[in-house]
Amino acid sequence: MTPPEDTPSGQTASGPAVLAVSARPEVLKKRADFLRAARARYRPGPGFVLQARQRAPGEEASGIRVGFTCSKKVGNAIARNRAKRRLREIARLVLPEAGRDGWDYVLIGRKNDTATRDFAALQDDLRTALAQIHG
RNA sequence: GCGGAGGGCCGGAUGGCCGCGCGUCCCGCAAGGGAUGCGAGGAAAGUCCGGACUCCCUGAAGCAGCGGUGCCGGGUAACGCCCGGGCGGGCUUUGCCGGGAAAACCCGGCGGACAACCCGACGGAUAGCGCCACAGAGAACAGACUGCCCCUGCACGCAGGGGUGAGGGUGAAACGGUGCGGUAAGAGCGCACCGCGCCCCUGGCAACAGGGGUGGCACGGCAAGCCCCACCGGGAGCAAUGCCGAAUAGGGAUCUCACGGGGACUUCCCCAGGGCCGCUUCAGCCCCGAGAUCCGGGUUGGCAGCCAGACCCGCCGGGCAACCGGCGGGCCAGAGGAAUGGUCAUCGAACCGCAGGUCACGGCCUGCGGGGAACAGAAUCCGGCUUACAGGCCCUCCGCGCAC
RNA sequence: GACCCCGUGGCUCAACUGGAUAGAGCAAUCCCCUCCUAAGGGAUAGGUUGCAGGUUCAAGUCCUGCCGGGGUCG
Repeated sequence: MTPPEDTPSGQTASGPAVLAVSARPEVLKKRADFLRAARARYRPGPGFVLQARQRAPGEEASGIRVGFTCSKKVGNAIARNRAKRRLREIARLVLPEAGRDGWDYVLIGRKNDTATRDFAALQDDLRTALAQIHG
């Protein structure tokens, strides 16, 4: 049923560059990475806030890295988890196609909008926000 | 059927597509890939109790101290939890007295009965200490402001002496309560009922209950004030702790206390002294080392702890019950910047609107449309408690009515 | 996650061993003084003592449960 051209396993290694980009984005875990991203580029959107930076030379050069932040302002643990999961999902769907190699991204949840905004709109938000933050 | 009360269970469903974590199996040298199974809660929450499990402290006994618990019996690994019982209170009903009202009835005091059910930090106030403001004469070995009664005196309304503690007033509380008798006035002064203390008998494992006798009231409240009695408890906590790897070091400086006597071959023994639990006693261990302070080095990371257990389900047996025992079956989250999801479709409870029907007017029934699920997310694990929670289902008990 | 502490007007603090009107300073409002302002003087208002129960005759104080805020530990 799925079109044969985008088989995810990249049968017989059609190109090494494709493999590097389509690999799953690494998750940011260190506090220092979050702080560096916050000091770089910043773009608020209707469902979330996007922060991004291009990694400096000396750090790991290839791969997309992404982190998620939902503070207590978002709500209780249920609301925070739900917001984080939706952010993770749009990152998984959008970043391999629209993200840039060698960049770090941080998605920050909003109080009610992240959990309730239409899912397709949320994906479009990320695409336009990425386009603007790169330029 | 109507009314009242208590308890238990569940707490959105199905499917498609795309994902995440862990286990097992297969393929692969490896990176990785494939298949398959499982994957949040009744509270996962608050962190309020109790344990398991680790590390720390020389052990035991006693004492002291600190903290906790508190009717009795049982359950349990344990508990401040649970079950059963007792007692007290509530709810309900009723008698007497006083007050209000035309009456039904209402309020206050004293007493009796009381189904289910609800509430109770429910040991001790004659072990001791302390406190009880204001008001009031008097607030805890009683005492006497106004009164009441008797006697004496006289300038006839007061003074003095005595009796009394019933009435008034104050207060949260006034040294048994209510009623009758009694008296100069009164009073447990006498009597009945109730309360209280002491003694005896009966029932009960016990808390306690019932009965009889006796006293004539001597015993106010507060222990969620100190305290007494009984019982329990060492301290810290999985960010505990252990291992691996990396790095650094097997440190340095200063100060203090000890290095005693005898035998012997320096190793050993004896004596004395010192040290090790808050104290004492006993035992043990240590004394060519010990202790204190400061400086220097490290704290990114991996693994274990970390999921088979006071576990879950069914049947049988014991017990009023909590619960216990036996047999059979099952495997039921293990993340770690933290997985357990995202999205779509169908169905859908509460609730809202409209129309119709019915009516003892509060509602109920039917149809159509809208609507789209409460509180809430494991973090070492169990047993409880507490708190939050839309709605639904089931069971039990009591009273009344109807039928049999 | 585990453990610990705190909570009184807008702010900073009091209130003894439970005892009756919860007090003081700053800030606020009004008035006086001054040509005006500041300073000074006078007056006024402002409090469910974080919330809810309980013990007691009586609770800011004692006890229990919630709520909110802060801190420590690798």
